[in-house]
Amino acid sequence: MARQGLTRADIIGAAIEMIESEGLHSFSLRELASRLHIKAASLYNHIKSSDELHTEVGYYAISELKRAQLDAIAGKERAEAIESLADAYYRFGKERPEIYKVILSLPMVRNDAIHTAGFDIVEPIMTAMAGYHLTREQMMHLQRVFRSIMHGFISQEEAGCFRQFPVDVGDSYRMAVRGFILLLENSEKEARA
Amino acid sequence: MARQGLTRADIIGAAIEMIESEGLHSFSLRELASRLHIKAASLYNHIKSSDELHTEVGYYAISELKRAQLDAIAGKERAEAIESLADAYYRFGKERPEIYKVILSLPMVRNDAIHTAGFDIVEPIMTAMAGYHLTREQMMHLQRVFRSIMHGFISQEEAGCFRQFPVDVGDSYRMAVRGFILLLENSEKEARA
DNA sequence: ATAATAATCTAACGCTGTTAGTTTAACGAG
DNA sequence: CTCGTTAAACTAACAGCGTTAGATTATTAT
Repeated sequence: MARQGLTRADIIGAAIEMIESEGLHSFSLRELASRLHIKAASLYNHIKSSDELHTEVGYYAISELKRAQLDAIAGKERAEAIESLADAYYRFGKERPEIYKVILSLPMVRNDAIHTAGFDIVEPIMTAMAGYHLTREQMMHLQRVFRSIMHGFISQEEAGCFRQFPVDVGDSYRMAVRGFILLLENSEKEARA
Repeated sequence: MARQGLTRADIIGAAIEMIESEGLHSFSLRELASRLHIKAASLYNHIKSSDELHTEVGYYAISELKRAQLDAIAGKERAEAIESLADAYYRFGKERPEIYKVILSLPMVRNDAIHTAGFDIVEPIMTAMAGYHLTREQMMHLQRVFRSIMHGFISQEEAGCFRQFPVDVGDSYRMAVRGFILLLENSEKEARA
């Protein structure tokens, strides 16, 4: 009936758009289908399940985050690189909260391809730390610390957990980044010893 | 029919038990009702909605976390207090992941009482930092940084985001806490200046 | 003993993801 | 230019979800 020849890419694209504008929580296959002027069951000609679509949106989200991070650290070193990387991460989380949530909800879905895509997030961090004289092992730990700080900050701010005190959230954020840089410098001293 | 006179507390207690053993994601009112040998509709004599029950479980979770934190810092000061507090937080997140998730999913539900309960989480952190010579404003920021690190670390480990490298997660955790203590010491110097 | 309260029930609504089976439009081959 | 294949779309249905309205019934208070 008035066949429009939708492709898998069309559907993933529409899902991304819909999640970004209406929110991840209110996303549903039926609503997606309705926007494409299709019945929900017809989606199954292009995707295997809701989970698979979710994963596909996740790939997109991770690639977007990686691109923003690589742009941020281009031509920068040490503290400047770290600050710029953190800012890019922070801005991504704040400006595209629904897409960011997709990344977070991703690893729940056990999937090796996702696991591999995780390296896309790690790589820019390792590059940004390259200017510090650290052992490979230190970098693996510090990469985790960086991600913890960034993710913890973004998700708690988004959840409204930072409204308890009247002090500026931006100031808190800069203090958190300063803490990580202090740790980097301190680790560098230890590596030299 | 064989009325058993269930109370609101019975239902909240059963929900906690069920979430803790079966997981938050697979929790449903119908399954809860079934375990209480009741029909789902009957739950509405004791609770107003699924959200309200969820909030009630959240109160329990926050009070449990607060208790663990206060126990942890009793009679301790400065770095020792912070490390002990962090350990308690970390252990809570690892040992009771489903209950911990309830706390995280809580602020989404706009509720002033929850907002107030949030202070229960902040208070032990402020107490633990009391031994450092910091301004009140510094403490408000640092409290946010602490929560970011802890929450970020716990939720990423739980989500499986830390499996990318073969280095010990416990070592990464200790490095993260060390970073926070470095920041505390550094902030103390600034406050004196 | 009677009246009020509240715990429980049944039945239903609209929402969700998903499957099976059917129609039909488009495309490629003879 | 028709015929056969492919696949995009359909309808109908199922089981699950939270939730509501209204009837029933056991306990409690008077």
